[in-house]
Amino acid sequence: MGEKVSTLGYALLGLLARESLTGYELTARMRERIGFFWGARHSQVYPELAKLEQRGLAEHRAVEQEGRPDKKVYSVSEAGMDALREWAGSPAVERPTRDELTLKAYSLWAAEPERAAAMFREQERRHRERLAEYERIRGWMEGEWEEKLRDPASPEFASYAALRRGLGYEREYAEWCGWLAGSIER
Amino acid sequence: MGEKVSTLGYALLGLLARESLTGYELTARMRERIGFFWGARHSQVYPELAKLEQRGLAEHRAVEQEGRPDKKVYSVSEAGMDALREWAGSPAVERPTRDELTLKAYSLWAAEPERAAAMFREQERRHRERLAEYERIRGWMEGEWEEKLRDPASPEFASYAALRRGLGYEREYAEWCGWLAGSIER
DNA sequence: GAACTATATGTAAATATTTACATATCAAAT
DNA sequence: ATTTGATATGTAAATATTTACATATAGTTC
Repeated sequence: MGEKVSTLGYALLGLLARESLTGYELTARMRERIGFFWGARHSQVYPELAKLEQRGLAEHRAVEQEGRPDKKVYSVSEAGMDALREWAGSPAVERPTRDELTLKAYSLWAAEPERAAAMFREQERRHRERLAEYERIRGWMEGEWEEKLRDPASPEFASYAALRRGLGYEREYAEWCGWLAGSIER
Repeated sequence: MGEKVSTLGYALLGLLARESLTGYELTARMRERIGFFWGARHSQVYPELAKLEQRGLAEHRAVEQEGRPDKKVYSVSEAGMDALREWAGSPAVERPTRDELTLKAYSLWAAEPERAAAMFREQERRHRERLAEYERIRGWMEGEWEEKLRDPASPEFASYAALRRGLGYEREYAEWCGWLAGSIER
């Protein structure tokens, strides 16, 4: 019972605190909503949901469906909300950032320049693509949620805050890729 | 034999390709040199070195010491250099970025505002601290390596490129923390 | 008609990572 | 004198994560 909840557990609670979802939907939402700063496959989500329920932090009700498999809709319990509140306000454990591309950059001198340049250009393209998508979402949020974004205690502001992190991250990443590719090409 | 080398394996090869090191030193170098984009404990490093050696990508020679335990100095083999070269030039596998702090931001609305603001201020301080350290190293590199940095095929340029990524990452992260803390405090 | 995609939930096996256990010496600080 | 930190190398156990296996229905595309 005293077992610690994993970060993935809090990620799921955070999504469930906004809307009740099935494991299948959670897997998709995770990719869509918090994909750039957390991710998990369904094979990790289902067991984690079972654990949360065992600890009384989440609960589910079975929903029968026709033409489709039956589903289990999960929601956060009061104890789950308390745990989320506590976790959200306590300092984050420092874990090493793992970024394979920067690791490749560190061994750039060993690689063929043409291939390396092409690789960083391709990565730049991907990050600019995501950046553009995030900018689009930002525009939508700032228009649609104008009022709500003034309240830092609203879920909408929290979504906006997370998006701004993604925005800055992708912008910086794309610029670095571009600078590096350019340096190799020259 | 055909077993795939892990990303950690390439991280170690990348460090060993620059200088021969013991497992102990590798663990420390990883923290010092590539700490912001990869990390591992010694308990992961020693078995990984054994694997690299088994596959013929690295080799070691035993060095006897007085007053201190004997050590094993590892270096990259020719096959290891080939593997590193190939890996460094091939596209990085997309893995989800995992960032617990941004995850907390997404559930900010559930937390106590005062605690949350303090937490993000503290994180801002940490990132600014690292940023200052990286700026210091940048200054040193640009002074000391002026010539070498003009050659993108030099190990020095690769180190500089990785550092610039850390610089941008920390700057962006600190700014975001500051913006968020400010928004909550207001 | 067959392949593919979406919905829906699981388990099994393999890898990767962290935390804890284990041992040994020397130097420096308290 | 004793504790702490640095050097040095490992193993064991617990967690976390990815990849593969497993099943079932309906609609869409080729």
